[in-house]
Amino acid sequence: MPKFQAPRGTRDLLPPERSVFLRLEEAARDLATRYGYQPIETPLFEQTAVYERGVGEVTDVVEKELFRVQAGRGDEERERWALRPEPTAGIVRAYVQHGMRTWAQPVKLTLTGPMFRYDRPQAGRYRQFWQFDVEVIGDPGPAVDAEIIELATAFFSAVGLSDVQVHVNSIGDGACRPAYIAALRDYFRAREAELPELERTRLATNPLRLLDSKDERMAPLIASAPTISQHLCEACREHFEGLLAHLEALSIEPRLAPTLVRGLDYYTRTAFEFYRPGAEGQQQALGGGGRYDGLVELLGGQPTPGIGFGIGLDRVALALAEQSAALSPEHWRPAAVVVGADAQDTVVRLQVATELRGAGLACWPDLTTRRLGKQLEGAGRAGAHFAVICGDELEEGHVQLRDLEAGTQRQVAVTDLARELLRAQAQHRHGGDG
RNA sequence: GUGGCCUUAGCUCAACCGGCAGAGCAUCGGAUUGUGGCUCCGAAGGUUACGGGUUCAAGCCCCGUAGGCCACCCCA
Repeated sequence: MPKFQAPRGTRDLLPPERSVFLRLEEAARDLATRYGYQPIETPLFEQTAVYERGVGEVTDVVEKELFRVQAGRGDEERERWALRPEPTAGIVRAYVQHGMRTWAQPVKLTLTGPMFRYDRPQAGRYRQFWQFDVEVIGDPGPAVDAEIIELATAFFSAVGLSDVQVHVNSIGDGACRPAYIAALRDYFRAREAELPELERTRLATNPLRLLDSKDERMAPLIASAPTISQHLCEACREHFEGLLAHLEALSIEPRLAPTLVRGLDYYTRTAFEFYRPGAEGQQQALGGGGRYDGLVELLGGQPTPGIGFGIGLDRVALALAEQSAALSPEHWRPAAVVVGADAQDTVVRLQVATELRGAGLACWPDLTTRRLGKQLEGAGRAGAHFAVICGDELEEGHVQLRDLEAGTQRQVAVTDLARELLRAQAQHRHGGDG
């Protein structure tokens, strides 16, 4: 075992896997741009209070998973920060700080980057993980709720996960949720004797969580528990029906999930999560999001509605690997590798390769001083289409152009080399793509 | 934060009852001093995760720590 390892719950993204991530990020950027979302980046850490206030002080994310950092010279200067456990609170903080309410509304933003939670690591669960995030601030919906869900499904199919299903629910708002929670509490209190120990303590702290329980003994109790849909106020009910109508118009068939609740306090009304059929465990959500109509105000802004989602790129990559890589990372292949007959003469190789790159070609020189056979072996292994062999004929202005795939070779004037390679590259593309 | 299983070369794994730490793949070199893929030969690669204990002797037994996986919890 090496002396130093990546910290617990983190990992290195090595070349093949890193390119999968880059392609996911590229797909995310393309989609978000086409849908009219502007890229934003916020600091990787915020004042702890931003999360305590925004995410909620009694949520697990803040209570036990916050990655706290402290820095500063003296005790007085020392500040309390936390690495971002999710992107929304920071983005909303930026919205308020920079007066984005004076921008054209709604403000549509996207961010892709690492998030941090100090949780016990497990497969698909890391202390540093990547999210593709999208937020719309200033539109009360419900049409935009449907649009954003459609955007997420478009992302999943764009990267090769065609069977992802969205689970939706409405969790009400300040007008109706309190009454529902009270009804739920009453229901479970009346059956407290039947509750497992853990669930009994939950009943006191957060009754909504009982609906999430995977304890088998809870299943029948949950099945006959009052549902939020029966308790939605008129405004929330209309909003939810509006969402469903818009989804139907987009041919998206959501799975209604009356027990879906979210772990962060800021959510109101629309809540949704994405799963693949057969992988619907709690730790297997590919993404999730919802509406947060009270958050901007909580963070010191004017009352402003908002909605967004986050997609876990680590889990998407995992899912892709499981279905044997629709996104198998295409290796970067050079058009040519420049090799030399004189093992010691790295000067000409570097010169020739630099000229070819100047002409726009993807190529590199073999700069080792190993013999020609080894250099060619390396070129072949790198997947190069051609090897440019620099030898004695260079004195007459020629090199050998070897087609590594065909095993053929011919002499070419150095002055024609770039043109020849570019033409071959273009032909190869057309032939290869068909 | 709680519990279970696990950790030997870069990777996948051997090593009898406690008795010289090994193989395949990968890497590098040679056969081939100007021609890749195949083949053959060779080299390098280890504080057996780390620290302690028991023993004549520990990869193996005991204790602790770190890390991994799984379940709980929770989210992405």
